[in-house]
Amino acid sequence: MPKEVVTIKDVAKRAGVAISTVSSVTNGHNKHVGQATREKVLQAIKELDYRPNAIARSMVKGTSTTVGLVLSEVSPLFDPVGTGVEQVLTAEGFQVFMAHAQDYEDEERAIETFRSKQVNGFIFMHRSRKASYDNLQALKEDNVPFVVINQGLEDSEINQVMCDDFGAGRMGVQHLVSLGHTRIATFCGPMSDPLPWHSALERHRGWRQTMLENNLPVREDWIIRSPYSYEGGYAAGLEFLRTIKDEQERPTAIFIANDTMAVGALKALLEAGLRLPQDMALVAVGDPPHMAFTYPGLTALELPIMEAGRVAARILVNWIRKGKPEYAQRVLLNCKLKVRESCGAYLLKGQEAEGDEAKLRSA
Amino acid sequence: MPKEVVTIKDVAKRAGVAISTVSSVTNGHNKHVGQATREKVLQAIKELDYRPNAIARSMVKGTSTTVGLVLSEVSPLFDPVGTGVEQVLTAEGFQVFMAHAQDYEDEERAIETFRSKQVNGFIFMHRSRKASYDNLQALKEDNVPFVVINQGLEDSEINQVMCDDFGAGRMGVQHLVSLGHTRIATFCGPMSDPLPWHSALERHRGWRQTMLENNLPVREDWIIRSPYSYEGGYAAGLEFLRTIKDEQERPTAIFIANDTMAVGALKALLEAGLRLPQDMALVAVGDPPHMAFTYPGLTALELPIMEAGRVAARILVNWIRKGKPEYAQRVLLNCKLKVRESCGAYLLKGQEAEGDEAKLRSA
DNA sequence: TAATATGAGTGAAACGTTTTGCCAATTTCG
DNA sequence: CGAAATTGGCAAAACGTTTCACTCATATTA
Repeated sequence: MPKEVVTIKDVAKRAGVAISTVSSVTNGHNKHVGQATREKVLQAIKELDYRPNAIARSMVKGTSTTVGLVLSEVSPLFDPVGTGVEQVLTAEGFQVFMAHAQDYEDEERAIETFRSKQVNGFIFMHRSRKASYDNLQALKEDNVPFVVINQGLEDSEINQVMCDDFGAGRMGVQHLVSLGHTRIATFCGPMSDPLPWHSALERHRGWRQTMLENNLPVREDWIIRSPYSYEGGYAAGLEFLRTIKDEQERPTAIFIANDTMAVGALKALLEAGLRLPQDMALVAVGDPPHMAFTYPGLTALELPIMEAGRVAARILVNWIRKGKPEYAQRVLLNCKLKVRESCGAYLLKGQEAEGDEAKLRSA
Repeated sequence: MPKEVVTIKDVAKRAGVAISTVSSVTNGHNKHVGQATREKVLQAIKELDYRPNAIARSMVKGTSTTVGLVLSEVSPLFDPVGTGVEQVLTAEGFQVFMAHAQDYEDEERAIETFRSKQVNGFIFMHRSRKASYDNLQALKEDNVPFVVINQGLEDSEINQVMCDDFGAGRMGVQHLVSLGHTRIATFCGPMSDPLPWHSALERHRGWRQTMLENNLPVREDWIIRSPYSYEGGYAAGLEFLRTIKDEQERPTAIFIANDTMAVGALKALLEAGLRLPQDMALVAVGDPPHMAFTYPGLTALELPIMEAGRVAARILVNWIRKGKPEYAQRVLLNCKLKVRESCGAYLLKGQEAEGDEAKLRSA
């Protein structure tokens, strides 16, 4: 029942030519084949529904035009990243193997498997910082091309693409300061436990440094640590509310390091009866579509995450094609401030004014 | 500089045995190799850091232990689906090629490429209904194993895994009815333009049939069509507000066919000053994490989307291993009602009572 | 016209495995 | 003790391509 698999040999026989001639045709080597035979071959290919076996080709060519994309756990970010990566890779003629690796061993297995499948390179995207460093080291030693997204490794020999997390922290605070806020709390992500996340560290550093530069108070009890998640944000919100309950001089704004956290935090604040932006301003770092449609819409530092995927793919392709770059790159992609309602910032822009403006700015 | 690639031949030489002996060892064919030689070989493998070439193996074995996962455009659903698919497939020893196909031609290209790479099968997940039917037909003719997720094709020879969209519609309405609602509007997804989406059709059918069964009015002007997106939901919300502005007997509830739509719609309603659930109840069909953390939390029919990926993968693996199943399967996964705040349903469950309860139930 | 260049097409080696059939040496057993 | 069975190991074929060196015509050039 299974349809016979047709090989180049069948085509050759059908067209009455040599195998090598068929190969020339399928590979577009026009040099050595005349118009007439070419057509005979094409005809035979069509009639037999011949599909060259890429595996066999890979074997003799010693390359697979294949790349491994290794991600850690599920995250809303991965789809845009994966899409960006794949767009470029497909356009360049590569196929992509995908693997979600839960931990170090998982990842090692995935790398082994893909390498035995002769991938030409890897792209990694993890959430925490050091998880895979040994694996990368091994790859480096074997001269396997790879690029790391959003991990902030301190290794100048590794090609990396990152979003400017520090800048996001800085711009977030700066925006709040420009609106007159001086007491700015922050909800930051997992900075140490079990592993420090680069993005959490950097965004927090941005917050802290910008606070200091503006001579604003960095109060440790206004720093709430929490996982990057809806639940985490919600919990952080509750903790925050407890913390400031008895304060005279409450914070007037919160810088939140992650989008899902921000959504969770928003819920906690709203449930407590706070109004935004009048009672509390929120600014968050995160991914676009999500945050525009909360109520109120969240002012955010948007990360060009899909672009990060594209850039990583381009770097990888270059390495594969032209050999190891003399200097490894560390690409930093800037984020963009999207002003929405959660900070009242639009008030300054001359859009619909509301009564609470003055209150907010004098806060 | 590039490290020499070590082959089975090198290992054989190093260990002082034949190639076939090495092969026996790496494949665990204990039959034909003694303890001493086995160890010599293992030793050599370790020393040389030998990694069998899976491409070469594929060639002789005529199989690739590889599966193609073909998705359409980016969607928040794809990450859970992809994760589910990959979990099972990896556990079963397959690797997964991933491709996002924007349109029919894209998809055809992806299929061609993957087939030439000798994948053992395919899993498809698309948003609209008929996009890829011809491609699937071709696969069928060539006896290539494949499974389709969430597309609702009317072809009893195709293995399909779906979430029970009709049931979601039905349960959504039923829930509202049980709370006393009688005037129930609906925001439905793309049911015709440019292509009808199965899920939109089915969820809507669930709504309509359950309305009729309960002798409730099916008013065409209370049916708002909109794309599955935040923007779509927001726009639908605005249109809805315009529509009911002058009505005496307004709807008291809306069944929304999609999660992102629901979030957008929620924003529109809240901006218009409506309170939920007092002024309007909302129930939506969608993915878990998202909807619990809106404010108010959205009561939702949750789709087991990751599980759908797992089930699809299992069916595919079975087909690949044991040959074409005599009867194609059409697996329908049930959804689950998650009661949150947007319908006031918790009031009935004896949780925190609020003053608006009576009002709502008599509506 | 002879020498040479060009064009069309071929045969065979090579890629790195797995598998099969075979052989030799050893063990088992009647 | 001799035949049969078992064990350990090997050589070579096969998988489906690409590539390279080669041949044989025919066309071009001097």
